[in-house]
Order: sequence, then structure tokens, then C-alpha cells
Amino acid sequence: MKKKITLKLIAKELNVSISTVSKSLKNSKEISEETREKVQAFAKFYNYKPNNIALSLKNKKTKTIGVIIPEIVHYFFSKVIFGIEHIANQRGYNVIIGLSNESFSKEVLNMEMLANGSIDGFILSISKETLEKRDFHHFNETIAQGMPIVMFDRVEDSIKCDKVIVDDLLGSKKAVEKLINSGCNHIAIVTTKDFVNVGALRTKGYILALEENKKALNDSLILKVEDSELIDDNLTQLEQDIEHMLISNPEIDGVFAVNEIYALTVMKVARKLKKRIPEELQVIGFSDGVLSQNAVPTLTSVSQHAQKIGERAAELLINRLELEDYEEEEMELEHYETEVIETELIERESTK
Amino acid sequence: MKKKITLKLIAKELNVSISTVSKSLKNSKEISEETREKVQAFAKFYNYKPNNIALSLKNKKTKTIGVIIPEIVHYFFSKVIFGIEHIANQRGYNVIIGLSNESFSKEVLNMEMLANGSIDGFILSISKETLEKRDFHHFNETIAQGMPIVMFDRVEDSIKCDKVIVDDLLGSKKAVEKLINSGCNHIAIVTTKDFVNVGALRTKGYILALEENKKALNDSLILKVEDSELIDDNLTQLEQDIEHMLISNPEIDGVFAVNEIYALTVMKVARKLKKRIPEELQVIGFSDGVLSQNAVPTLTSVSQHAQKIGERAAELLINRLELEDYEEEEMELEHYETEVIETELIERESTK
DNA sequence: GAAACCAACGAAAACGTTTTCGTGTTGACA
DNA sequence: TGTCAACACGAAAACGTTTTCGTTGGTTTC
Repeated sequence: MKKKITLKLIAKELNVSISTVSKSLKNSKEISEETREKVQAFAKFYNYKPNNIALSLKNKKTKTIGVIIPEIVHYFFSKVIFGIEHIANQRGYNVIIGLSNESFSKEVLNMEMLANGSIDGFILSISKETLEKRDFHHFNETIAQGMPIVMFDRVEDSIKCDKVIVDDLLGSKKAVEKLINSGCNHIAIVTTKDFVNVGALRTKGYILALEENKKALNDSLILKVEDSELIDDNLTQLEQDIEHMLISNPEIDGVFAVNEIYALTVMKVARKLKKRIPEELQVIGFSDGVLSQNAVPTLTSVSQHAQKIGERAAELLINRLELEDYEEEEMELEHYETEVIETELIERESTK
Repeated sequence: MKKKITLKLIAKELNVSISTVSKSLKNSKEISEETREKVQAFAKFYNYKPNNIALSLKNKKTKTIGVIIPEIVHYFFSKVIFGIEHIANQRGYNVIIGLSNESFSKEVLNMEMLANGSIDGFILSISKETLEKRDFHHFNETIAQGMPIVMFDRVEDSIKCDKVIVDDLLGSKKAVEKLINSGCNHIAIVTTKDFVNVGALRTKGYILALEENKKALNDSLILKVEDSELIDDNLTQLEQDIEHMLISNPEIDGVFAVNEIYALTVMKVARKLKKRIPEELQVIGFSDGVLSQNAVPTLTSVSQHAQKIGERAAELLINRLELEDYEEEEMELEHYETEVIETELIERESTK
């Protein structure tokens, strides 16, 4: 195993001082051309690369950003990461991933693990458990330590940081209006419990669309799914709930589901009940992922532009990090942005 | 912004030396109980946490592993990461992600960016372009520097490192045998060009199954898809190729596809041609992801146990890293393992 | 009452950089 | 010949730890 080459080693080999080597490699004109070339040739030959850790310690910057997400086997989140990595890479940053698995304690642990020097800032989306407990001390403490955070999608308003969100309300309102304009008169929604704020917002958009279009609101057409129902086996529980709703309300001619799985399950149940899509029942989902694109029939859905969300989050964070270099202690940057990424309705076969 | 607290700061505040503080926090009995408690109380109150970067520099270990994958918006790879993160977290390691986007140069750049001290070892899956060029110098150089690599799925035999692979050959052989046993007599395969070694292996398994079962091999039933055909728009090109094959070989009653998208496309084309699945045409895919589970009909497919692949890769890497601590310069560990993760055929509606 | 010992702590090196501030040598100039 | 720049380079501090090896007092031992 070749020993990792260092400045000290080059210095010893060439009988000069460490400083001379360092300066030579930086092309400082303090050093004679002769020495400079000698050092550079040697360094190049042995493929010298400065040690990142030493640089980080010296500069108090790691050029690494920490990303904490609830899950990664998930179209939306993985696409956000793709966006983050894209920008980060472009601007010379690395990306370190932590998964909370929707758990509060894992979220806290992951953040503590990274907050002690390993990274320069966080990009994160809050776990469901954290949202339910409404315990945000770890975010506030991190920020108090001077480490910036950018939140995306699942955010908490009270926290002082930049945010990148989807216009969930408008997105679902537009989706429901699309159903209305395509002739639906009895539109149901399959959504989550209210503590997931994006779920709550999407429900709000649904209600707003109905109200503005003078459609009756009917509580039995609002299905709020338990979180646990999404865990594999309980998918059948979800199916039963949907089936029950569709059977007891046979007038339903449109369903808006707040995620892909819910929407596919609606279509599956509809198929079982011999309801033709889109002739008798139109369906729209949220999150335009690989499932929507490949479903049968293909699913009309609200695209959140996940990649763009990641890109903007990364830009906001890096901009702030690099601003701090100049502003230093003046800290006039106590102004935080909340950027809204427009949604887009991708129409496919599940609507007329 | 609260200043980040350090040993030096505690020392000054308490009028003791840095060493005393450090030892106190480590409960060294070299320090009197009185001093120890005083220091610990102070540290706890101000929530002192040692700086990771400084520790990394001192210990020459970062407790971070680098993962380079071709893409992340992909069920298989994201699930592997899930597995890696699971074990890494358990054993106190962080995970840093680099995406090669199937590009050779991005793979090299990403590795160089991380290899200079940022991480202790790599887990990676080789990009298609690298496989095509067969230029592996960056892997060999990294290993020569003493940084261990664990490769998974897309590996290169000639490289001295641990590997975790799927038994692609046996997996596809079993899949094709399942088709044979379910009554198929004319089985086609939709696969990739041969330089992607997993594709080649899966093709081999297909051929082997046919030979062992005395089925005729027919070149016109082997469709090798151009890589670019997978890029969005060219999906229609893929559809045309499949349609052409199905029409000119109407005797086809079974198709084995080497990934989910190919399999779904086969089913889509079959639907268009009014071939009923599984009655007239049975289909099996490779990679048991969210698409297979939610397809209509649901897709029988070969599961690679992606999560387990990630977990084993992480275990192999971390074991090696921690072995090095003891073995040091003896380096008797020039023995590398190749672990094979068994595949499993998940039977669903697309086969009888 | 000197030798030996122990308890409690501090100084300093080391990890690999960058950077500031010397310092010694040369040559030019008066 | 003496003064002063300019040039080329080195020493050392700093980043935050850990750890080895002193160095103090004070107490025991014969």
C-alpha cells in the first residue's frame, strides 16, 4: 500500500520546508520559479491531493451538505436528492444522506451525528412522527449553533430557515377543478390524517375547489387514511376502506387521491367493482412518479417537480453558506425565503 | 449565534488545561473526582460535543463511507442505499452519496472528490460507460492508496475487492424454467446489450434454461435493446421493437424481460395486440420493485433482495475497515470475498 | 530527615493544511 | 563600505482533538 502523500513528505524529500511546498503548489510568486517547478513536478508525479479533512479543520468548512429525509425508496424523495446532488456537485459540494424512516428519534440522532462539524448545513423534510409530536427543538438548536437549514415539502412555519415548498393547496384545487370541468359531480378524496401538513393542505384545496364551484361537500366522501395503512399488509385495509366508500356512495364519479399509491388502489378497487375508468370514474393522483406513468390506465396526476425542489433547496443553502463568508458577523441575513414551486397537472388516461 | 464550544473554551472558562478537560470527559481516573464532575457538568450544560473533523484528522478515520451509484431515482439502487444506510447507521458510520449518472468521467470525478480523506472506503456499482470502456484505473488506484472498495451488482472480476452480486444467471434461468413449466414453448427475451454484464448474464441464464430443457433457441426471439431506448422518448422505440418481435413471431407465449420497464412495456404492447396475460402470453420481469407490485396484471418477477445487498456490502466494508485497525501493516487480508445473494421468484398474476 | 512514591494536573506533539511574520542573502545604490 | 530593498525561503501558529510524558506538591517509609 502506497502511503498517502503529504506536504510534509514532499518537503522532506525535496529538502525544503512545508511552507515552501504549500506556496509552490499555490503558485505563490514568493517562491522562485525553479523551486516551484521542482515541487509541482514532484507533486504531480506522486499525484498529490490535499487532504480534505485537514482543509476542513483549517477552513471551518466541510463543503458537504447533510440531507435528512424520511425515506429514500420513494420516487419523490429520491428525485429531490437527484436535484440536490446535481447542484451540489456543480458547486463543489458533497452530499451526505441520513434517513429518519419517519421516526422522531432517528431524525434527532441523525442530525446530532452530522451537526458536529461534519457538514456545513442541512436540507431536510420533516418526519411524520416529528410533525405529529410537534417537537422541533432539534431544528432550533441546530440553527442557533449557526448551522443553516433548508426545509422542503414537509416544513414547519415557525422555524427560521429557508423553505422550498409545493403549492399543495393550489395543486390539488386545480386537480379537483379538472375533475369538475370534466363532468364530475360527486368527487371523493383519499387523503392522510391532518398532522401531515401537506395532506391537510391538499384536503383544503379539495374543499376550496368544491366550494368555489358550488358543489356540495359531503363528509362521507372524505377518506382520511391511517398512516399505518400504507405499510405493506395493511394495504388491504386501505382497499377495504376505499371499496366501502365507493359502494356506499355509488354516485361518486371522480376521486382525487393525495399520493400515487392511494390513486392506484382506487383504480384497483374500481376495476374490481367494474367501474370503467375514466368513463364512469375519473381518478387523479398527487406526485407524478413512475407509478403514474406506468399504471393501467396511465394516471393523471399533479407533478411537484421534485428535481427542481431539490435544486432550489441546494441553491438556497449554498448561497447562504457562501454569503456568510463575506457578511461574517454582520448577520444582516436574518431574512429567510420561502420558495414555492408550481405544480403541474399531467393529464393522462384516467381522466377525460 | 452561539459560538461552537470547544475543549479550549471549557479549559479557559474553568481555569484548567485542555488535557484536563479532555481527560475529565473521558472519565480518566488520572483526574480528581472533583475536577471531573465540574468539567462534566459544565460540558453537559453547554452541550459540548467533540468536533468530528478534528477527530477524523487525529484518528485518520472519518467513519464515513462513500457510495457511488449510477442513478438514484431507481427502485433497486435506492433500496440498496436503504440497506447500506441501515447497517452504517447501526455501526456508527455516515453515508455520503455520489451519482455517476452512468458516466465514466462523473464516476472518476466523484471518486477523486471523496478519496482525499473524506471517507474511509467505497461501496459502488459501476457505470455503464465505464463498463463499456473497460477503463478501471480509478478503482485500482483507489485500492492501491489503501482505500477499500466493495462493489455490488455491476462488478468487474479483475479488481481486487470484496463484491456482492446477484446470481443473475441462476435467477433468470429459474425464471425461464418457471415459464417452461407453466407451459410456454416459445419464450422470448428482452435484454440489454452485452457490455452490461448483468444483462449478459441474464441472457446466458435464458439460453441455459432453454438448452437444458431442450427448447429450440431462436435468435429472432432475443431482443437486445439499445441503452438509449430507455431514455424517455425512446420508450416508443422500445415499444415498436417489441411489437415487431411479437407480430413477426406470433408463436411467442412467454417473455422474460431483464428489468421492470421492459416487462411493463411487453405487457403494454401485448394489451395493444389483444394478447391476454397470462392466458396467451406469460411475462416475467427482473427486479421486484414498486412497478411489478402495482402493475396490471401484477408482474411475476425475480427479486434481487436489494436491501440485503446493501446491508451485506456495508458489513463487508465496515468489517474490513475495522479489521485494519488491528492487523495494521501485516496485511494478511489480501483475501477478498464475493458474496452471492440468492434471487427469489415472486409469482404474481402475469404467469399461470 | 532524606528517599521514594503517589495523586493531580499541565505541556507539547501529532494529524495536514494555510498563512503571517520573520530572517538571511543578494545586489544596487550612495 | 554601509544601507536598504528585494528576493527566497523557513518557523510557527492555528484549526480541535487525544495522548504521552513530564512536573509539581504532599505523603509515606525506614
